[in-house]
Amino acid sequence: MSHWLSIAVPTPAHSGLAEPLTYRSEAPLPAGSIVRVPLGARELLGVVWGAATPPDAALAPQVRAVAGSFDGLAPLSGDWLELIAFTARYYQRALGEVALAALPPQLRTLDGAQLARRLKRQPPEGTAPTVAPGHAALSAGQAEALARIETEPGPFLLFGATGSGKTEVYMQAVQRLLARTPEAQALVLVPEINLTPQLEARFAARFGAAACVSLHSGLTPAQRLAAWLAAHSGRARIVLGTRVAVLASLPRLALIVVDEEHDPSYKQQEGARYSARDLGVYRGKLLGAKVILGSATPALESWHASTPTQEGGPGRYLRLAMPRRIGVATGAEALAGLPRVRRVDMTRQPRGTLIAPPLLAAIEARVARGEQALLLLNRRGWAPVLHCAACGWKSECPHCSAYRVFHKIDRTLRCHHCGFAQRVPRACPDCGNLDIGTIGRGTEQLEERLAELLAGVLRPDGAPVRIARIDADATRGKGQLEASLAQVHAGAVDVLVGTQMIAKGHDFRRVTLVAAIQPDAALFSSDFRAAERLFALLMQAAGRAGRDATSGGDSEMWVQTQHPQHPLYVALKAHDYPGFAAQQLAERAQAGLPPYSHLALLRAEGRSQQLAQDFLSALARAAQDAFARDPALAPALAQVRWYPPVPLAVQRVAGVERAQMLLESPSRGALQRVLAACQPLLHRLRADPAHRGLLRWAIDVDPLAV
DNA sequence: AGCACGCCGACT
DNA sequence: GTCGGCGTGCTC
Repeated sequence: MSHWLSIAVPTPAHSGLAEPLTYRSEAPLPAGSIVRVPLGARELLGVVWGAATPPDAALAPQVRAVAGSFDGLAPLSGDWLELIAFTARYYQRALGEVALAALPPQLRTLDGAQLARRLKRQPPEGTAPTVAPGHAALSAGQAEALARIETEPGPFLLFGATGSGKTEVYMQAVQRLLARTPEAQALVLVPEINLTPQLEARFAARFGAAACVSLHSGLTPAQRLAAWLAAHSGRARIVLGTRVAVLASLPRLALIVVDEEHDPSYKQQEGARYSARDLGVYRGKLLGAKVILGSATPALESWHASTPTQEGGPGRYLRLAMPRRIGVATGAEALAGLPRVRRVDMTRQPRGTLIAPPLLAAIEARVARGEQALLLLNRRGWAPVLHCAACGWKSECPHCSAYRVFHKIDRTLRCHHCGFAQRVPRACPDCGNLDIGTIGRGTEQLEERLAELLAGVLRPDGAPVRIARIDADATRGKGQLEASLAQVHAGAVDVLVGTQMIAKGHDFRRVTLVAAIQPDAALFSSDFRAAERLFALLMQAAGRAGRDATSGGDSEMWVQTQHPQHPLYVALKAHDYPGFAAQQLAERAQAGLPPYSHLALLRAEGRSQQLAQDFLSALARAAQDAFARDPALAPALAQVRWYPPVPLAVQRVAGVERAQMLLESPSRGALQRVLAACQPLLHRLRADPAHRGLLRWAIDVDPLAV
């Protein structure tokens, strides 16, 4: 007898097939089974969502049979299916797309027999996690935080400065969980792949390597499959991973930790644009699992959600403030042991100064004492623009509305948006003028200039100063980042120049000076989150300085700025996140921005800017027409504000024009209803010949930038 | 998104 | 006369 099954398959985003499809199966496969199904000329992986109603006469001839199933693989749990369904619904993507994105890619390439072999290779169940004895005693703040995590439901916002020992709190929370429920699982999310090895080492040392797995996109396909299977079988008790791991199958999940919860990399920026932090919170609620969000500079959303209400009740999150181990919570002493923040007023320096003399002198002094300095400049390459003084030519990218960056190392002009690269011209391509020059500076130039400026400076061992650069260009090759970091740790490097990638997570014990060379751009950015990001970056960078207790006392964070009195820098100097957050939240409230409103972006890409904008305008009109007359939608529509379509900041990339339209609402639910109702309109409009030339559209719910 | 089918230019 | 360019249309 045939069974009708409703199966989620990765149907394309623009096909209009967002719901599970109906298939026939001889075997009664339970919901959550992973199967192989035909779709058109292809065979794809799918997930059984449940029994389907028998197909009607119109559909019946189309229904095909399931091509195969993975016996030996336990079905995915109902909780997992619900998490995936929520993710697809909330982020406006096809169910199958989200489901398949959460499964290890290698599963797609295996047949039943191959998988059976992999499963046999897995170590047997029953390796109970061990706990290594003799770890450090807890500070009062840590003990208090852990006690509240034990007794209160959460979710928790663990607000702890660098050095307050957040990681130890995570580990002991896991430890207490496993002591209570040995078969339970904990998920620990970190923002970046390169942060997983050091964390995994700490967890493995405490709980045994057999109990821990890492899950992220840096693994080989085989490793990723093995890690996923370990999580899915329940054998892995502690899963450390990047944002994809939030969707992993974890049948006995009881604790979710999101470390550095403010980090923008938790938001996926393509495909299903989900926030792993927000899904972590949702998943915790769904399962009744504890959720701990940790940060020294929480996202303003999280800070706001953890602010006690006016009536004195707790917020949605319970805030657990954890002061630093050393030092006192009040007055000048609170700053003891924190790096001193020094603002250099660049308006008092000659125009074009790259490194102000007092900062240079400070770097020299540190190097001479055998200490290390970290210089941050958020721009790759030698100079962001090449320019002809005679005719005004600039190094525009022919395919993008952006300048190509001058890379001196390989003498190329390179577009950072589409990758288009050419040799640097000797003369101006427009007028032939030989006198072409650069505008602005990047890390390559900083590295080179620094070498000139520090020439003659010696280390305590008499050797000349050594400078290294870490950015996306210098770490392109596999293992290059690790190699460079190892050099810094070994003390082979005195001054490290780099983009923000060096500010995240890495513990450089001998770094006692951190400097932001040119951070001002974010103060006046049109991106409403730019200031928040800059503050977090600088606080994090400051945390890089002086983690070593012996030198912590006199470590420094330098900021070169044209606006030394800007409130952001004033708050930074006082290491005052709450003050900064209060001021930013006041601005957000005034402007009606998150967390005081909810946003979604409708993006369109087309052959021309006009076409992309027309498509969005047509959608807005169609929505007003259709929803206003629909009694089920009219109330939601009334709560959503539609902004006109505008070009993206970089409006053309690789020859494609991009436009977006912002939707804003005080009600998340109203916004959700309107977005869901837009889906059929989007499909209909796209099919309309008037919009021929529209390449694709996408919805970004809770976008990072607008 | 793939992968088909389908209708026009340069090759064994 | 075919091989193949990518326009457009469909996938339970």
